[in-house]
Amino acid sequence: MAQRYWLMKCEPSSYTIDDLERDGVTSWEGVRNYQARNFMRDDMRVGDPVLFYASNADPSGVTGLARVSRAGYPDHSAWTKGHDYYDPAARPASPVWFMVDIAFVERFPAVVPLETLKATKGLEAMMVTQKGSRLSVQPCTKAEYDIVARLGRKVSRPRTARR
DNA sequence: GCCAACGTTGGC
DNA sequence: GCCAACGTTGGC
Repeated sequence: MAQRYWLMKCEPSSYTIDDLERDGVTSWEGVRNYQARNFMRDDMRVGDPVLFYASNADPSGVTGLARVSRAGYPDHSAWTKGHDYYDPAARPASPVWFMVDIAFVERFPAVVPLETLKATKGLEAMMVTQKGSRLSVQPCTKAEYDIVARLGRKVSRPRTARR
């Protein structure tokens, strides 16, 4: 299947692009939404590019890039008693919830705020720019991904670096 | 911290 | 299967 592109949300209080840079790879456990689960279980492939989005942040926005490093597999935190993400319906034999691993690719010099995404031509149809969009794992197009990546890399360089 | 939008649960 | 109540998400 052709490579797909994704946006994954996370609150900075639980995980940030800096954490991912430090860790190199992380497992995306704890997603408890069926639509997001289905994307992780069925559609995400190793190598798929990911926009890393910080929600509930100041400002919220895309903080860097990642890549799927392991396709969907059971989220074992769901059947770990006492775990924050425990779900009594989940068993090793019927996992209910799935996760992927993602690997660090790039940390933007500055966050690309949601406000910027909303104001950028070509991103009008992006899920994250829609009002009330709460899906924490969502597909995007290559074109959208490329636009956001370009925005993230476009930083004001020190004047001395110009020539 | 507020609250609108959304998803899920459960009574009927 | 409807829909009110509830819990959660996430921008602001």
